[in-house]
Amino acid sequence: MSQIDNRYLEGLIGYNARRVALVSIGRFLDRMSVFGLRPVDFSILAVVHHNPGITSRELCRTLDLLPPNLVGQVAKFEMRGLIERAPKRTDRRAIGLSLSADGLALMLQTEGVVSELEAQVGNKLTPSERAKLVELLQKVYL
Amino acid sequence: MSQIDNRYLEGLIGYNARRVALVSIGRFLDRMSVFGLRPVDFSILAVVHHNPGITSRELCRTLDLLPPNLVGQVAKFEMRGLIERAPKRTDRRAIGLSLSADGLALMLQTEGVVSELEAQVGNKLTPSERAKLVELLQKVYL
DNA sequence: TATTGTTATACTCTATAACTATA
DNA sequence: TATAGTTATAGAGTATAACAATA
Repeated sequence: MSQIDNRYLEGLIGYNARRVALVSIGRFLDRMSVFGLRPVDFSILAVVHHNPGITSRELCRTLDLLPPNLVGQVAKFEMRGLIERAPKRTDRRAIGLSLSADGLALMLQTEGVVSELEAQVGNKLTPSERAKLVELLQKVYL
Repeated sequence: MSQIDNRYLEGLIGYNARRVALVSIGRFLDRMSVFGLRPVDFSILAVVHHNPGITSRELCRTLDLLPPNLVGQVAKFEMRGLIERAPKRTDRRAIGLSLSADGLALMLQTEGVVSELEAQVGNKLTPSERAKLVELLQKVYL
């Protein structure tokens, strides 16, 4: 067994956050591929779920996505019959997004699955440690 | 000002870890571009720095990289005169990697810069909170 | 038979410039 | 002049298959 000294990187917040994100994404991909949802897909649908009528621009600001990269995602969801687009009456440039009945059913199911995944990812932490981890991470970027 | 409800995603470890990683990577790119080092570049050189003679395979296992994706990086570093490759006497398939004098000088300088960056990223945390965050993140993936 | 390093390649993710319609 | 949505495109990151040399 090779014994490599990685203490330098392991002392950095960014390095550790990235490693945790990659572990979490890996498990997500394994478990959620049956639903045809990748992490960013799920994030978008979850925000639409809890904010019906949200615009693409607001979505981009919330999830830190670039507008050009959202266009294809939204088109894909509309083609799959998961979301609906309705022009805003107050601003004719904007289009409100909301879940279709199929989209809502999918999110109610997959949000439950993601909660199970979340418990697995954090299974080496106590409930209070999990809460503390989330709190400290948010302090960094919010 | 748009008020978007993002409480669902903000309760997930993976989501928060990814957001912190992206903030950290963003600051890294701004500050480290003058050195021509991206985050993965820096990770590779840091591990070589602290483990002279390490092989590509060991590097891949340590940083969770795929061997085909490391080949180009190592070639690039060798061309820039930052690392040296020396065939292992004990195993003629393997090649040991180590920093050149220029590579060592660069790492001594940039590891200091990254430490400053680290302090900036964690500037909303107390020292003990910072240590706790790193500890909890490692519990998840180590 | 397994491992190291490698080539070629494909796919996804992310980033930038520029356009249109509307505010 | 600024903003919402869009198109096209380029670059970086990540993935698999397959090969030669060595263990």
